[in-house]
Amino acid sequence: MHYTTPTDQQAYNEQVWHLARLVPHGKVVTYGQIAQLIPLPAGVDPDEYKTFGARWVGEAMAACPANVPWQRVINAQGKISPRPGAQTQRQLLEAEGIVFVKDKVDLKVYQWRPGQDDEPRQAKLF
DNA sequence: CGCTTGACCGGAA
DNA sequence: ATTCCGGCCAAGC
Repeated sequence: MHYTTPTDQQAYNEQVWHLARLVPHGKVVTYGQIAQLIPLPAGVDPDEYKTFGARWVGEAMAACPANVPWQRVINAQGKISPRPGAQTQRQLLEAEGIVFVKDKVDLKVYQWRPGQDDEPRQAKLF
């Protein structure tokens, strides 16, 4: 709802949540990665999307429905974005076997790569 | 009516 | 490694 927003925020959020649901247990994705996986929304300037896409994803996650593994979405530094509830998020991830070192995870090990680590081979993301 | 504040990110200091 | 800052909008005080 803040900063610049997608033309059709509802549709955009749906895509964010859809992708989040594809992330396997024990893996994580970054806000920027999700933004990158979503096709450039119509009418949005590519540069603007590149700059603000990740924040749009953050906004979508703030309004995330219950059936989404929201804990698997973290920031580009491999850390959990600070906010009330961050502790819970960390516990959920550790329960999935993810190890934190200095409050961050090793993205080279835990970052999800579409079509590579996910169980059912996803031919298409959408 | 101003001023603050966001589930972000990459580059600069 | 850490902290700061620009990018730039709108709801809530």
